[in-house]
Amino acid sequence: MRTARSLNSDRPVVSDKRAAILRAAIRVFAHNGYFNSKVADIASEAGVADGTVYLYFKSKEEILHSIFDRSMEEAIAAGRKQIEQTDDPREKLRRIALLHLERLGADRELAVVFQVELRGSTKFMEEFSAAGFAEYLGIIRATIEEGQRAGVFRAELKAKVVAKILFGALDEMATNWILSKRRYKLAPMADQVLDIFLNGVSAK
Amino acid sequence: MRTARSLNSDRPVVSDKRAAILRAAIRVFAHNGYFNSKVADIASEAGVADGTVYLYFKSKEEILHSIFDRSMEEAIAAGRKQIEQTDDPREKLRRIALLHLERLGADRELAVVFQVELRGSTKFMEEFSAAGFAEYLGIIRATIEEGQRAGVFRAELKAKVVAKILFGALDEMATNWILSKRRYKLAPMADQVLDIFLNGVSAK
DNA sequence: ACTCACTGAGTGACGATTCATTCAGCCCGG
DNA sequence: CCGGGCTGAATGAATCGTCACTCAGTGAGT
Repeated sequence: MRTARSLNSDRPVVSDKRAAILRAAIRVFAHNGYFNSKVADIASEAGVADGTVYLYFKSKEEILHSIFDRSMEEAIAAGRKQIEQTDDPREKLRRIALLHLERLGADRELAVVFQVELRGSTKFMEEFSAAGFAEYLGIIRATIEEGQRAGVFRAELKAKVVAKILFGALDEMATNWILSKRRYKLAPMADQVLDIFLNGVSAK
Repeated sequence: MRTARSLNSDRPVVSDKRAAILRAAIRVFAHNGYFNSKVADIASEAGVADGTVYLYFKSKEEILHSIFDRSMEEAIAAGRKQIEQTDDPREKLRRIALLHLERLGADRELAVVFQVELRGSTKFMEEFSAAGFAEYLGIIRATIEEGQRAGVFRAELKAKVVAKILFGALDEMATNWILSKRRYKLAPMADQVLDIFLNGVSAK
């Protein structure tokens, strides 16, 4: 039972176990739901003892937080990068939407945690939404305002509402995809959503 | 402590307590989240003893089910009625959207349970979505297909996707409204959503 | 006296968290 | 090289609080 790192003296693999516990938690939460998941299940899925979980996380709740924080951070960073690639607001939105669905579509278990488990409590929703979600929505909103200033999008629309509509539509695609028995690709839905959305908000 | 019905001999008020328990549960679930709510809290909020809850409901879970079933049933019935009032597909969608947000906007606590608590577990989502949600989505979808046949909506769009977009947009309006600190009217958002949506899907 | 709706203290289970103990690797004196 | 003491990561059995649910009563109405 060596932890697979001894050849390489330095890099004590600070988060070998930590990462394993997070992955295990995503899997367990996705299958049983946060409240029905036992810490013992996570530990056994990660191949560690119950107590070990507490060497890396203060509590079960902190595990959920960590999953959210890390993923949201990555998603936002990736989103911002995409946005810098182009100046066309329509293209920016297209890339955001595609990225949004690609990321969720690439990891079904993580997607379940995001779409379902993270919504399961007002408390979580408030804490989380304050942080990450708001920022994400803000990015979309800013892009829309940019488009309005450029005359590409109808100026009389409220950017915040428009942003929520796009987000809501994408979110619903993701949630439906998770709950669906049928297996299809999620990312391609982005184009269908964008088609209608851009048609609805474009000027002229 | 008379239960406020004695003048009126018949109508033994079969569900005087039952209704009280349901209302109390909605309030308690909305404030603490389903999993953090104690049956004892619901009982005390309803002004009955713990045991009384079990005279009306088999389990805590059944209470949540009842809330969903009853509300969804009412919503679907109201929706169908609205749809019969007119033949214009656009107008039908407008009425559905308005009704959707009006209902949620009229009872914040119920809205919290619907938008947040009911989503909090894959298990619930699957059970519930199978039943009510799917039917609701189906109504929207059928209306869209009707509009496509009538040449009002772009025929090349997939009705199911279009329905999800509309539902997702409305759903996001509701969720945002719940989480928002600011107090505004929810129902009027329906028009803004419909404006963009219809613009995006209309033929020509 | 007899129902029967209602009561609420008690019970059993469960599961998050703790902590005494183990043990693998490492360092150092010999 | 060797032995033994040290460290701290890892373990998992035990603890301890928390409810969902039960059931022996209680008492109002008839």
